[in-house]
Amino acid sequence: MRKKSKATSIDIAHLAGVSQATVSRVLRGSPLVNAQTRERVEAAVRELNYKVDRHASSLRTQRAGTLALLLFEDPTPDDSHINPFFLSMLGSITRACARHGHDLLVSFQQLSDDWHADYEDSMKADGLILLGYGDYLAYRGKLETLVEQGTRFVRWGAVLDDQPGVSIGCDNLHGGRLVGEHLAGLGHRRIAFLGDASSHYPEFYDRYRGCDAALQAVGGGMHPALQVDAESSEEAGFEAARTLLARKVPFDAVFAASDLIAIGAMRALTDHGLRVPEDVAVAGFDDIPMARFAQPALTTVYQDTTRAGELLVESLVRLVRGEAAESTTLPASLVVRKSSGA
Amino acid sequence: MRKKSKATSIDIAHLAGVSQATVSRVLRGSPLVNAQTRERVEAAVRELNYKVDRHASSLRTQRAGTLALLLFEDPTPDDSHINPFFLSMLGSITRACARHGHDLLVSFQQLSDDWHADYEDSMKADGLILLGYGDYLAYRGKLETLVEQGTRFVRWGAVLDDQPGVSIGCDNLHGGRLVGEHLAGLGHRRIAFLGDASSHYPEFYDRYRGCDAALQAVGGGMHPALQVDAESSEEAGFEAARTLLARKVPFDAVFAASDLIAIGAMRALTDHGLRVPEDVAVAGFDDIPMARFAQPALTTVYQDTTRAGELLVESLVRLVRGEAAESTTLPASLVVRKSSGA
DNA sequence: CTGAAAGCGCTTACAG
DNA sequence: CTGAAAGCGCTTACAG
Repeated sequence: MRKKSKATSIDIAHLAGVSQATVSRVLRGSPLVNAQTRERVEAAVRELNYKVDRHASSLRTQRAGTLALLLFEDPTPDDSHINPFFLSMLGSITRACARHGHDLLVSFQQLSDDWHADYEDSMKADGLILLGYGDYLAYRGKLETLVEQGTRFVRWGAVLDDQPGVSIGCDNLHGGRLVGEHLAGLGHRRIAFLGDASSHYPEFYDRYRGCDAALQAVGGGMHPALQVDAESSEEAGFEAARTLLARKVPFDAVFAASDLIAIGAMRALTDHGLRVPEDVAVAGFDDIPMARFAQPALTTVYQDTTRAGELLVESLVRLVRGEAAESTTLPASLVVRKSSGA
Repeated sequence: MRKKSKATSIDIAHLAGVSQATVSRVLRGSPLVNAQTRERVEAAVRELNYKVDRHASSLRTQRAGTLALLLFEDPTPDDSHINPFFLSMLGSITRACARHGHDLLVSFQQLSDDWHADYEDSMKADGLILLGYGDYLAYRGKLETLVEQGTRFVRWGAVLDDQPGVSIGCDNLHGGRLVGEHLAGLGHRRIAFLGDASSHYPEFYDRYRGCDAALQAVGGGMHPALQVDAESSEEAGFEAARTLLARKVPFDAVFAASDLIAIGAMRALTDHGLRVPEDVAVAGFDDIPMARFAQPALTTVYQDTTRAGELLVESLVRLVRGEAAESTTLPASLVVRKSSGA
């Protein structure tokens, strides 16, 4: 099927009996145009179902009207499984983009990819939204390159003092503290932590330190023998819990750095004959949709993804306009469910 | 921060000592270029970190190199909740696009929106991928408009005989039959169906009819008094199950048209004092990630989203190139878990 | 194999 | 308030 060739602004000009320049003025909303002229042009636009050609417009204005969302994961996960937390971020970012009148390009990247290059340099997007956990130290250098090149970007992640660029993140320290206080309040003192707890993973590390602070307040603290590294996946959580059990160091609660880790860990604990929460209390982080349906329902920390998406887009749009934008930390709140035994 | 102006093909031409046309030839992979010339140009490209301007290129070639994914939902759901099944489709479509060298624009639309207009007409995308359930009869007209206008599109959904355009869908009839056979094999004869069962929702209707066929094979059939409409959401499933219970018509199993409906329904059944699967067997459809974690784990039908995404993209790319593409039905397979009591 | 030139469809300073 | 014209950065037929 051959489609009939699209109408151009010249066709509209002919039909409305004005110059092509005037058509363009009307479509750009210029205030210079006479009201009656405007109406004639608008009628012609409707009649021919005309739409401004995006490429011609962008080539001329040097604005793409598009933002790119780069979701990176490292190492490569199973093809179909994206962290559900990021999927809900994706949802809110998509909606926020629509509200701000921008289109959204979505791409999955490996942390190892040359992702700074493609989108802005080829003018496909006016700015980049970076989403994904990974070794922070490994990609900090990339962020610096982006800043050097003048690329406009915002990222979801920990807000650190010497951060290159703009970050929007959750108050992981406070979130961790809420979990620590909650578990400590239930009498737990030996809290295991499943997830990396180093400056390579600042989000997880803050959650760890927040929990530690809560325990210190009651005369305790986190115990290194009760910490096991894990990336954010169910499999990693399952393995981490098994590693923990194999150490035979007693613990009465598990704080998983993410819900996915928590869900995997609960499976390992149950397999091992432990009851949650009777024998071990468990808490996660993120409040992904699955958390409510976990068995038992998972106590976790909620992050406002709708607000986060809105802030990411808003900040990026501001940067694109040449305005300043600041890193922001969003509040975290505790969601108590059965897994912690409260 | 002001970024230094981007290199253009003219800068590369100067640096490599060739004409701008030759630079373009090299970047388009033209076979006409001398090997040494090619190398000099490529060196210059690397040195200046040059990227072809997408808008200039697309304006000239009339090709966007971009596909648009329109995810529509009707009526408007809660801001953050997209059907997890579509999210996993989104994941596989994104990866498939990358494999095919296309960018992907993502947008959420209301079924009522004028979604056919925007993307292709403004040249933002070469073709459309349509994803979403909704009243089929209500948007069939839109599909016809798309065909008339020569818009290239593929959609995820039931493959019907007189379908406008290309569809990729799951074998819902067979999927429903698998569920019916499974439940019938467990001795159930009074199977309630939660979800619309009319030509407005062909996917759901096929699942219903497949189940009916399985029951007919053992001398039974679906009972209209045991069917309750529900859109695909947990809330709708909860309400539908309550409506069903209120009818006081006996049933021994529930086949929910989607996992989300099944999860909501199980909550209503449990609230009502019924045990799943001891008192009522439950099965869903989709095998969303949550299904494994539902309480009890949900028996359901798996659809291969990775393959579906690949096929959608592949078919659309074919249409964009002016080649033919055919509608395809993908196999469905039963995933037995605890909720059916097998 | 390479270069000069036209043109894709807009936007916007310039002139009136 | 409106029009004529230049130019955004490419691609590709045409000529050599």
